[in-house]
Amino acid sequence: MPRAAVAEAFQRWQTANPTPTTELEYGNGFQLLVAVVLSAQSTDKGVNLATRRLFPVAPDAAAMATLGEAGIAEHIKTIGLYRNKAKNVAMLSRILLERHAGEVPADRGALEALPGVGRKTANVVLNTLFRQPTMAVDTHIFRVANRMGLAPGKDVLEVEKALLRRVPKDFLLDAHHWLILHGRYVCTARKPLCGQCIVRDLCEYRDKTD
DNA sequence: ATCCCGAGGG
DNA sequence: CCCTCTGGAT
Repeated sequence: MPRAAVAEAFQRWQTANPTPTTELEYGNGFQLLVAVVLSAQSTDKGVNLATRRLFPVAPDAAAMATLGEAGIAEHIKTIGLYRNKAKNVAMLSRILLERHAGEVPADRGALEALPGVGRKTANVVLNTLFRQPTMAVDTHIFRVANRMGLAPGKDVLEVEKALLRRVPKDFLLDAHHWLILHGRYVCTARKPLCGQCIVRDLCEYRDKTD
């Protein structure tokens, strides 16, 4: 896809949705971090159902550490991978208390040192919470970037670099959320809704059927 | 490369 | 039934 088409696509997404953000529900930075950790291979909708039970009981790192792995697991059993996630959230809460006064660090290295936090989760937290121009490449963005020809790559790190290279600076801060929402509601995995896509004429895929 | 792992959609 | 969902650790 030509550079001008990339810019045009983001221009349209911005016009349609000037201030995009996450659909995860959270009341503070700690809750956003936990919600993103829980969102691995799960829908935001499902995560929100679980955190509506979990966060009233454990709104911060101290309360979460006190609740502990077993208590956390009880509240999030409806999400996939819940045993690993309960273990990670319990440990991560303890580490935040010990090393960061219970606060979420605005630092990639410190974030990725937390259990259950890899490059993608760190990128989401840095962007959503601290407004840094990172590009977290998840299943949606990997698919959209490759399918449209927006920023092709064989793995998520390649797509991340390609996006950082190709997305105009003015759109970089919000690009992550536009791409997520586009992938979730329009450029879906199974049957993309090309009929209601506002960037269809710029897309290398259009309504092919794979 | 494999495991983790529930809910919703087709 | 199979596929997908804002992945990470081993």
